Amino acid sequence: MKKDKPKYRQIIDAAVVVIAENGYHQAQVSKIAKQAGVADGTIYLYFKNKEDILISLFQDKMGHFIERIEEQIAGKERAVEKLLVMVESHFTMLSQDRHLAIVTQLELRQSNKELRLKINEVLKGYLSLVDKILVEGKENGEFSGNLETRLARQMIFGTMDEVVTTWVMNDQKYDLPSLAPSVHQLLISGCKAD
Amino acid sequence: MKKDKPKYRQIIDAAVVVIAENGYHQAQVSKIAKQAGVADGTIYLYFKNKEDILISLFQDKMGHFIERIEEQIAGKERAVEKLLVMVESHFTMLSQDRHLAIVTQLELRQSNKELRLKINEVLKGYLSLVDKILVEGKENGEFSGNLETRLARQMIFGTMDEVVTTWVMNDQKYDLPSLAPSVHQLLISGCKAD
Amino acid sequence: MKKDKPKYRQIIDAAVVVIAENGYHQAQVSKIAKQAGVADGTIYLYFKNKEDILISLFQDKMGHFIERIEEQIAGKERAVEKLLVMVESHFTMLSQDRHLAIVTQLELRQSNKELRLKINEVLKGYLSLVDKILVEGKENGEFSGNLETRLARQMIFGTMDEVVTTWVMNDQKYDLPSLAPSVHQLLISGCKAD
Amino acid sequence: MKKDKPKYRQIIDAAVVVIAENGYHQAQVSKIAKQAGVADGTIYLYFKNKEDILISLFQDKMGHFIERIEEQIAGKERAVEKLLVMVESHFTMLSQDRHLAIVTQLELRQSNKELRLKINEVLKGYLSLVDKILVEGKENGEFSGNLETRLARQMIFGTMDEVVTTWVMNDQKYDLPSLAPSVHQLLISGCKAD
DNA sequence: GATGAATGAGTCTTCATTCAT
DNA sequence: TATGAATGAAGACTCATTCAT
Repeated sequence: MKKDKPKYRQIIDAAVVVIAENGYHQAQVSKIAKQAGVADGTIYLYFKNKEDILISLFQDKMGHFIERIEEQIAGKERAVEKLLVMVESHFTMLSQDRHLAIVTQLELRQSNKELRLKINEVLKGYLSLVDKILVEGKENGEFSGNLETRLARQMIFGTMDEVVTTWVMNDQKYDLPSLAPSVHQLLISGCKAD
Repeated sequence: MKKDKPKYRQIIDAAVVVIAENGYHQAQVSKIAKQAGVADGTIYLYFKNKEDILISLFQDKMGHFIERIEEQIAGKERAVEKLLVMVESHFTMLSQDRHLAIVTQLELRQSNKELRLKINEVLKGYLSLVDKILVEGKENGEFSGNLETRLARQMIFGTMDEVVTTWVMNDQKYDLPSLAPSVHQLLISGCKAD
Repeated sequence: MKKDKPKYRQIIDAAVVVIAENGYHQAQVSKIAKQAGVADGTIYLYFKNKEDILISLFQDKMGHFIERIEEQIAGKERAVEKLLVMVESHFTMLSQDRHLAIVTQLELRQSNKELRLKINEVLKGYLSLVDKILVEGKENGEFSGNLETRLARQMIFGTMDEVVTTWVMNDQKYDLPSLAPSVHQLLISGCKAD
Repeated sequence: MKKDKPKYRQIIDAAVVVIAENGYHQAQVSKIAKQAGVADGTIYLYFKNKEDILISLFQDKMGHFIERIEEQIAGKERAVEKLLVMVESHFTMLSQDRHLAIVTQLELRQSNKELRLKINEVLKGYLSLVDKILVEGKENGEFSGNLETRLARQMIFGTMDEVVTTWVMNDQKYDLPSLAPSVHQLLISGCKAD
């Protein structure tokens, strides 16, 4: 399996650094190769093309991201608590990897429609996690029975995304995780109300 | 004033169509010129360069957008009502101009950081409008006194943006304006609660 | 006759200024029109095309140049004296019109081969003047009978040209006419010797 | 070292041919690449940009030119002899490379001021060589002690340049090297006198 | 005669990808 | 496996000239 070989990860990690430091449009394959310490041609032994690097990067990082959140949530019983843990983890993980935050919030969005559709595929895993929490909350009475899951999920995801993007655009100069409780409060109010 | 000449608008409108139909990266100046019915060189009598077309496009359309929302809001007294009108207008206007929706939600986000910074400048006008409603709502007791304006604004903007983007990505195949009441409900619940 | 109308000269004089101040490749027709105080299209009522402006400029200025030298020479009897007057006039006239000096020594040489051939046509008048002096000098024994007129003329013209060009390239910061006697001395030594 | 690779010379030599045959303004990079038998992009592996090709061309050819003249001169003892060798070599080398003669005498002079300034830098090497011969000649009594080195150098260089340019403009249809003795005679007469 | 808005041809450079070694 | 030299397609912008008014 190619994904287990050390150069595979070397290249992915190099891509995150290069994109974060140079921007999406200045992240040439040759720069990524140099940062990874391999020849340009070597990239193509591990990835089909440049787009494949970016998708793999997103899958890899976001997969890990979701796994971690699922682990954290596992121990909690109530939907409200789970949502808090999710917001906290989301904010904490991104604030701990400044390069990744820049890449996911700003740079990767400059990619073309096709790539963004594939990124959305990856995000679906995250979105179903949110959906699962919402359904659970509705079932056990924490959230309003009338709550429209899809819209609520869009509110939750849209709000977190906007908060993180604003933070990145402000050069990450304030503490993101400490915003989690307030954001959580806003979100569950929306979900609880009729 | 160049902006008042008919060709100025012709070119802007042509740019919206070309970008929506071909995507940001396939929107060559020559295509825009052809769509506008003018020669390539004529573009440069009205715009400094390609980027200037895109910024002008955003300023023009978004300026109009904000003006319309301000007009609609003017007649309302309560913050809650104003928010409803805003969400309704936002959704209605974008669903009435499918090309513009594609351009603002998907294509223009592929622009480089510099252009996006200028786009953000334009958006600040919209964000202050939201802020004004929130402050008003807090003052007259409609919203919780503890509500953090900045976070609430990010929730409102992030939620609307996510809802519209999802709708565009689903090829605008359901009715967007009819989602306004539910979205509004979600948002004000968040704002009302303590 | 177009050449006698005031706008004809206005445009020529404007061209000298614009080329001297902006360089040959930055001397657009629209800039010349603006400097001349006429519309772009008006240029084409007086000149066939841009090249025609430049040729006319050279003919006009250089024609005047040669006429003046011929007048000055007329009063002199000896070839050696005539040569001195020529070098002095040449240097003096160019040092009195700094713009023209820049245009003839530096900028107009950037023109394409075709234009330069036409410029050479104009210069032939000057060269025959030199030839006439040389033949005269040989006939009356001032210069060596073996002197090859063509080469001597190339030495005279090449030397004067190089001296003026060096002066222009050094931003005209020393006094050019005062070099005339030494240059003259060098040239007649070459002509006198066997 | 890039300059030692065969493609570097291939491209330079191709540039000389293309410029000589098509003229400076019709010497597109793609034409040079085709003549060199490489892809357009390959040019940019060896040169920073188009201007860099032209500067390198001049440095390379003129560097070689000066070296050859220095070698030839080395064996001579008297300044007068050295000057003869210089004129002979200058004329001979250019008459042996008709393309190069066209490029240096006509085409490269159409370049913009910036490029010509860099060309002048290269020429300084040649000019100091002339100066060295002149100083030597003055010291050992071959030339007049009053000779102004700068003016004499301008005469020598200006005369040779004018003679060669006239020859090129006349389509190189007479024998240039055979003019060397006469030109040399003219020049040393100027230097010896007074 | 005079205007100036409109035209449209023409070119340097980048960079993802390949393939001989 | 790994290399890296070579490839070649693709697009924004300028400016001399025209022509309807």
